[in-house]
Amino acid sequence: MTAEAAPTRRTELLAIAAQLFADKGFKNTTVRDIAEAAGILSGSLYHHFDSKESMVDEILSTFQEQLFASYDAVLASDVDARTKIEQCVRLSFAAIDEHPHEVAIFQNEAAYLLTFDRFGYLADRNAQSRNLWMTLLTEGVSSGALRGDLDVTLTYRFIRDTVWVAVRWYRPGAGHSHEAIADQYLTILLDGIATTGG
Amino acid sequence: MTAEAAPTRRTELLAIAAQLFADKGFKNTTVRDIAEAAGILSGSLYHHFDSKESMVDEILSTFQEQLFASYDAVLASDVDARTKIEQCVRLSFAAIDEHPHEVAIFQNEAAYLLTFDRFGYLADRNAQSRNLWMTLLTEGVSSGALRGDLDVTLTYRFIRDTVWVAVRWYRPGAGHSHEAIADQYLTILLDGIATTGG
DNA sequence: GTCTATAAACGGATAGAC
DNA sequence: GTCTATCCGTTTATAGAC
Repeated sequence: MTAEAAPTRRTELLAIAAQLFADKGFKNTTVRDIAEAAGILSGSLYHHFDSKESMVDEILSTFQEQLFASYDAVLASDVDARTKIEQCVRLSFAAIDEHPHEVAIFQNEAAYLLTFDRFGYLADRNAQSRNLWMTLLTEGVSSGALRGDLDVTLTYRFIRDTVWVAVRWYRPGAGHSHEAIADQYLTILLDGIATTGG
Repeated sequence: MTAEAAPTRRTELLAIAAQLFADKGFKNTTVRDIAEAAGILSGSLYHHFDSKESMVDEILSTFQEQLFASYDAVLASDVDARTKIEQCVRLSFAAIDEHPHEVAIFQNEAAYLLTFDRFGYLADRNAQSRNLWMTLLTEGVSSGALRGDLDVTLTYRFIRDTVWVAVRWYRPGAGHSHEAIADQYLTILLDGIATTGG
């Protein structure tokens, strides 16, 4: 019904490339693979894109823009730190559900892509994400919602890793919903797996 | 003092390759990269190894053999499930400390390598690891050490992912020791990050 | 927007000299 | 154990026809 109802050829090709990059890796995917999956020849791809690199660039930058816009919305809302933490975790699992290929590419290829100047913005996004979580966790400790003896930096890494690494096994539509998985993860993260009575 | 005091050329070359595979990825590392880092030419590598594939094969299979031997020792010991879980977590962080390159290669390349027949043993090791954790977690729930409402499968993935993904940021000798990190992770995993009083 | 044809570079691997 | 020299398949990318 909106402008997205008719995806452009460019968008279609990017979706095809994203799936291949996610499944086989950026370096393991050839432009011929992408072209074949799209039903055209490799030379034709260059009518749409400068290079294979610019394809993954557009995939990642578009996704990151959307993702961080939704984080910003949570940050700007008027709820306490613990609620914001919960919302950011749920939002991340929703992103894995909606954009599994983009998340996988970022998880698997960011370290390699960062060695190129043009992907410097990925480092900026990492810093932005770090700031977000460190702020929320520090607030949570100050307000007494989180334990005072937490190592905030380590906890940040713990949350970041556990959330995003789920893209390795989560498959939309199979098993638990992303909401159910977020519930379970939040329960473990906030309350632990041990019985309190010992 | 033992046989390991004088590393063979073969072992040296594997260590150099492991670092490159871990840092840049298997596919992104050329045999010329490995040779250059070793101070020789690429052709000379083939005096020691059949192929680039057989290099990563030897790196991974050697490491996995050691790792699973130490898991077996924990399993065979006469302590309760919770203690075994703690020991397996500590043991894993120790492995990251001692063999960061090998762990990184397994984490980053296993999915790709598994598409080749010769790396089928990696799937066997994955199954072995899964069995180990599922057994310990089920025992923990039965004995009342772990919460009865746990989703054991999800908890297994949660533990596996959080432990091994640390290889992405942990650097031996910098910041916390691997023992300190294991302590923190176990505290979060077992007791959560929230204050119990609310 | 796609195809044909091909350039140009890269990368794994080999044979034989030293 | 390493080097020289090189083969050959693969891959990214380009130019111009349709």
